[in-house]
Amino acid sequence: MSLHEVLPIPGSKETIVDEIFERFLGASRIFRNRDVLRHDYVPDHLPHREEQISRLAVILSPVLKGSRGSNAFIYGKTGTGKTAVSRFVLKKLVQKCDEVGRPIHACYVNCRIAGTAYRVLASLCESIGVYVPFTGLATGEVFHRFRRGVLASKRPVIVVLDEIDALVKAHGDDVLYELTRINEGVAGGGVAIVGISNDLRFKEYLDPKVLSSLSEEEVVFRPYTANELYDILTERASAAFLDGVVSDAAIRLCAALAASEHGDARRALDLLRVAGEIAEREEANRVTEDHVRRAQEKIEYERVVEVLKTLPFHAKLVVCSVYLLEGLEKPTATGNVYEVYKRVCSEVGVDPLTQRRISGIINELDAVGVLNARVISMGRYGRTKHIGLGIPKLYIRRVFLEDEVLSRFFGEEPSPG
DNA sequence: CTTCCACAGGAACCAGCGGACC
DNA sequence: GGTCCGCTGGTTCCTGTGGAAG
Repeated sequence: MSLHEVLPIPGSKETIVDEIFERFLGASRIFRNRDVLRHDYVPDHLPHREEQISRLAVILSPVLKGSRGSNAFIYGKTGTGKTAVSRFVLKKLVQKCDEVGRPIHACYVNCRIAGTAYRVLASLCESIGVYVPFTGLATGEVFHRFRRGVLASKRPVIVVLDEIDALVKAHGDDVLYELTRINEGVAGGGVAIVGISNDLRFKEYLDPKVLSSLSEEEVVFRPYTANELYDILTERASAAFLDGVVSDAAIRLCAALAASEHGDARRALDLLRVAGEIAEREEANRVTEDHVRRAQEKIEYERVVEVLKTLPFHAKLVVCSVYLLEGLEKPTATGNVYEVYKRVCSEVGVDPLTQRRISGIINELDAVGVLNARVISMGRYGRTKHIGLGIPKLYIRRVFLEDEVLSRFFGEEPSPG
């Protein structure tokens, strides 16, 4: 079957599509290389992180002589350069080790993306060249294979566990405990663990035994200041954009906006990239402060839409319930939300979940920022949560109006305010 | 000071699923 | 083909609790 049979495109539309593709393929008036602004890009120079880079390098350098590096713990909020610095040091270390003829295994795993202990271990196995099926085995068996692989390879192994707090909060610290014990009875080589956490209070979740062996060394990443962000952005912008395209004021604004959100470099880079994309789409010649402001709105809106759309069905019903309750100006306690939720369920013809589950869903929605939930005590009148929407009502309306089942709850205009 | 509400949130468990192993 | 595994997304049962009212 030819492409035309699948996609019969009328003449006029075809030329429009062609134009879009041509424009896409043609030389950009804005970007030189937009990949430089993606957050998985690891630049050759990381401004204002020299101290952390050398700390981490010192900690891991014993592997150059074939012995085990220290375990380390890296703390810092999102977008403070933890991941970039670790990957940077890891990359350099692997290069150096190859150079001196003492190859190592370096494994970088993002625990939040991996999701479960099993998948973290599976990707560790993969990075030392041990095959494991993606499901079906006992976790203990996967661990066993990893251990055997480490012992057999005789190379030192460096394991970087990014967003380690996500793993521990969801599945406990068993995996970490097992990993720290892998070195027992191993002469030379062995496993060095670098844990990266966004959560500064993460330690509280750990068993003291794990904690003491894991935090042999600690590196703390302070948030970037607006000026530091400015330096970072300027450096990246010169590689990402064509000369003279981005105004200094636009970069300053990106830095300032991101700095007001705990100095998040990732956020700053996103702002700059999206601002550039907006400018490009409008065929503007320069990226201005106005583009940056609109980029901020766009990023926020898209984040919300993405989260709302991918919510499980009952979580959507809960969001609807809170939305409806806010319209009634009733106190949004868990009990009230549950009452409304049950009515919403009968309206759409599904069985409601238990209140216990809804309580859990409310917490999950709080964690992703769709709702704000705060435990309060009303004394004699019990202990409950105050629940509010964490995102603008307009956004919710817009997204759910497109939903076949839920649109019925968003028929009329919401009351102003 | 005691009582007591309206939940919070932990623990144990279950069903259904896709999949590995022998 | 039977038995094991982990994950997801639930349920049931339970104990814990901040602070206004009495």
